[in-house]
Amino acid sequence: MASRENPAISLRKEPQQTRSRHLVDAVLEAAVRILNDEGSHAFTMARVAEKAGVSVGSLYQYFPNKQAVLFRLQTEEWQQTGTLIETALSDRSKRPDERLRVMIRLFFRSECEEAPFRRALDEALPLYRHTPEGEAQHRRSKKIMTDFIAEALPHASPVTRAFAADFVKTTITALGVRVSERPRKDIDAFAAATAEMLNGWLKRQG
Amino acid sequence: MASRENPAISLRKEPQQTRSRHLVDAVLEAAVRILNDEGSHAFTMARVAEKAGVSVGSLYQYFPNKQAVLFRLQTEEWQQTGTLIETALSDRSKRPDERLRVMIRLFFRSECEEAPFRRALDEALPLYRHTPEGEAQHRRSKKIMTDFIAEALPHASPVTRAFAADFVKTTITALGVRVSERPRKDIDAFAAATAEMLNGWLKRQG
Amino acid sequence: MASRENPAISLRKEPQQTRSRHLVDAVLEAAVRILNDEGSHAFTMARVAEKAGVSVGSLYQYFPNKQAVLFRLQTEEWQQTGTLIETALSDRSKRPDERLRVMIRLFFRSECEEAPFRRALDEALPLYRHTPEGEAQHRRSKKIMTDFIAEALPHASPVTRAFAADFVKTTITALGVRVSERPRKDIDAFAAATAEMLNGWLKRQG
Amino acid sequence: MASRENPAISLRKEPQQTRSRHLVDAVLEAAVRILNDEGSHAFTMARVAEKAGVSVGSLYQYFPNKQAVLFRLQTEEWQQTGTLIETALSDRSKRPDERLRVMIRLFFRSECEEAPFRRALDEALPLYRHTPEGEAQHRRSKKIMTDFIAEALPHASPVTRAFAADFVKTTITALGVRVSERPRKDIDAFAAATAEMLNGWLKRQG
DNA sequence: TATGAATGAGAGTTCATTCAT
DNA sequence: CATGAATGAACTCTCATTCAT
Repeated sequence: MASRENPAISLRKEPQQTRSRHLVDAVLEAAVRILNDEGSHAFTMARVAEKAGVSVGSLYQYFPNKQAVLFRLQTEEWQQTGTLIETALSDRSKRPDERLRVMIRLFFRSECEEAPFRRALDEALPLYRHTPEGEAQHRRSKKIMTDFIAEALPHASPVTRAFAADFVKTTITALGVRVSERPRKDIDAFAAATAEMLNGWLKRQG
Repeated sequence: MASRENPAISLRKEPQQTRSRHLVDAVLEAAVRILNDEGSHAFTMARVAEKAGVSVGSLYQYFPNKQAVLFRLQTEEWQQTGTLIETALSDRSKRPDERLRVMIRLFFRSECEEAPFRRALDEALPLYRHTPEGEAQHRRSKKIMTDFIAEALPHASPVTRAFAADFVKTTITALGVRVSERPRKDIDAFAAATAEMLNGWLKRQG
Repeated sequence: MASRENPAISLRKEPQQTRSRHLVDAVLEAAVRILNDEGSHAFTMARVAEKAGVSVGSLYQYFPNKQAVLFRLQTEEWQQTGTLIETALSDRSKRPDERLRVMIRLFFRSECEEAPFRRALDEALPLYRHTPEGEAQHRRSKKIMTDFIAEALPHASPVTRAFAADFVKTTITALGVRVSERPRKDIDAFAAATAEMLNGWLKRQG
Repeated sequence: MASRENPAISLRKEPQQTRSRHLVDAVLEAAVRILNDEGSHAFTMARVAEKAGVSVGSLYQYFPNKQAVLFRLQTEEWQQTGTLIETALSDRSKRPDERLRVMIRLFFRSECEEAPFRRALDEALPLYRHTPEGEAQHRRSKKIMTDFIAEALPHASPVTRAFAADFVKTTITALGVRVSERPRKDIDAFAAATAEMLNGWLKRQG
């Protein structure tokens, strides 16, 4: 739906046919593998095409430029992570502090898996920060957190809640990136500590 | 002194003479200004040389390659920030929680000033993460934090202390980066919240 | 009929069926519109096919290559202009100088309308200057002019006549191109001046 | 002097040193030879660099882009031709009609020598038609012709003179291009005819 | 030692043309 | 016959690095 508004970054054509979808998938998979295995400096269109087993021309048939490939990777990751967070935080069968704990653990683990290409993605991020898709994702995650805070701090003022939502999200995101660059074994301990720390802080805001 | 172990990144020659030091300073200053004013994509050796008022040849006389310039920038910044943190955290005239509060505020502000070239530096970071200078800096900041935690958590076990030091440092660092990418006006509020959050968490570890 | 001699440029198959003719027409029309509206750099086979509402494959079924499309455009234009000139110059109800005047005015106006794709056509012109169709057109226009000169200079020697025909044609053609690149409002004045100049010169040759 | 106003087309650096001038000369000479011998489609930066015996990088050190090379060629040619015309037309020791005759002969011959790369130059012309250098050249040639017409038509009104200058210049230029694409042997005859034709026309304007 | 001209590998991107479906 | 996805050679331009002067 955004192809009109942002042709410079969205897909060139929607791959509805099977073959096309395979190509796009192959490209994205190749892109991930290159980012993981060879680093962001090896992420060239020629290398992506080669690794995906397609020609450069085909690559450009579906992605208008290099940023678009990274953009697609980012978008897919945003959607996955967004869903993950939403599911964890809106599970009304648990108390808010427990939900936050679960969410943080899942999020940190998810971040770990994406760590290798995080950097490359971040380099390209300024380019699509202000795209419709980027804005949509931003609004979505903001709403999820705002709703959660409303439940966690039912008696707090709107200003307090707004700040808390912002702060909690920022803290989790920031630590997620950091934790993903560390040894895997530390992750769950860090997740637990982060949850404990944030839950403690939240309690004092309430 | 590290030139043997890592000739690819350390200075080609120690500039002991006045002229050489001037040159190195001019280069670093130019590098900072380019990163700040023109962005990392403008950070080319030719541009740095030009802005520093030296020839490309001279640039290469003191920096073996482009990464080395970024490396020097990083190192200098590490030292400044390290000193800042050390000063704030070891001020025995204040209670630990107050020291942490001050240190976080100073650190966040410092991070803000360096935000523009943070990204460029980070891109080059993997290249010198495991250099002697990098390790030295790492040990230094670790010790500062460990000493601080020893004072903040006098009764905790060594394992708890070690984890706390790691966690507190990671949290502050991670949030520092994030905060530096946000509007300036939020900074002190975030610093206060971060300090409050960490102090609360530390209290519960004690 | 020319497909043997110059298979690289003539039509791949004579489109005798209605459908085929429609396709060829659609392609040529699209080509003209692209050249006019988007400029010669937008004249790609993909764009032509798209604008013509046919597939690239179909395009290549009737035109062996890109030059062939331009060739057809040129040919069609030659025929139109040739007819125009012939009609104007062979109108025995008027004196030769009046015929020339009329012909030049019509020709300049016609050139103006084709100005936009003149350049693109000219780029491809060397490729088909020596094709049968090109030669045929050349002979045709030569004959028209020769006949006209025979009437305008009834007492001149064959050599004089031949040179005059060549010179008059060259002058008109050359000025036509130039005039078509100028503001429209100048055209008729230039046409009048050109006619006056050539009629004066012709009179002196007689 | 135009390097500030139009950095996209003028020389990147003024080649004051001997070596640099040699390089620029070698490039321009290579460019001419390619245009002459291999046609405009062979005019690629790589080919130019190769033929000039320099690297692509060096080429781009002196010419910011491909157009700039063509621009330089055009400029040099403009200057030569401009001087030629000026000299011929302002020679007060001859009558105007004789001067025009001489000038046209010289101009046609000169055009012949440049014919091969005329096309390539013309293709790039739109790109620098409105550059300072282009405008300057245009003003210069306009003035030369205006001055000449003032002498040739001393009693004519300013409007008549202005039109005459425009028309004469257009006719000569247009025919020059056309003539340069024809067999060499025709040139002088065409020059004589053109001069005769224009002198006749001018006499009638006076 | 200082200079900056020269290098050239390599990047992103386009587009005429083919051919499996 | 029609399609349009796939191809890949070719193009312009950049920039880290070297080396003759």
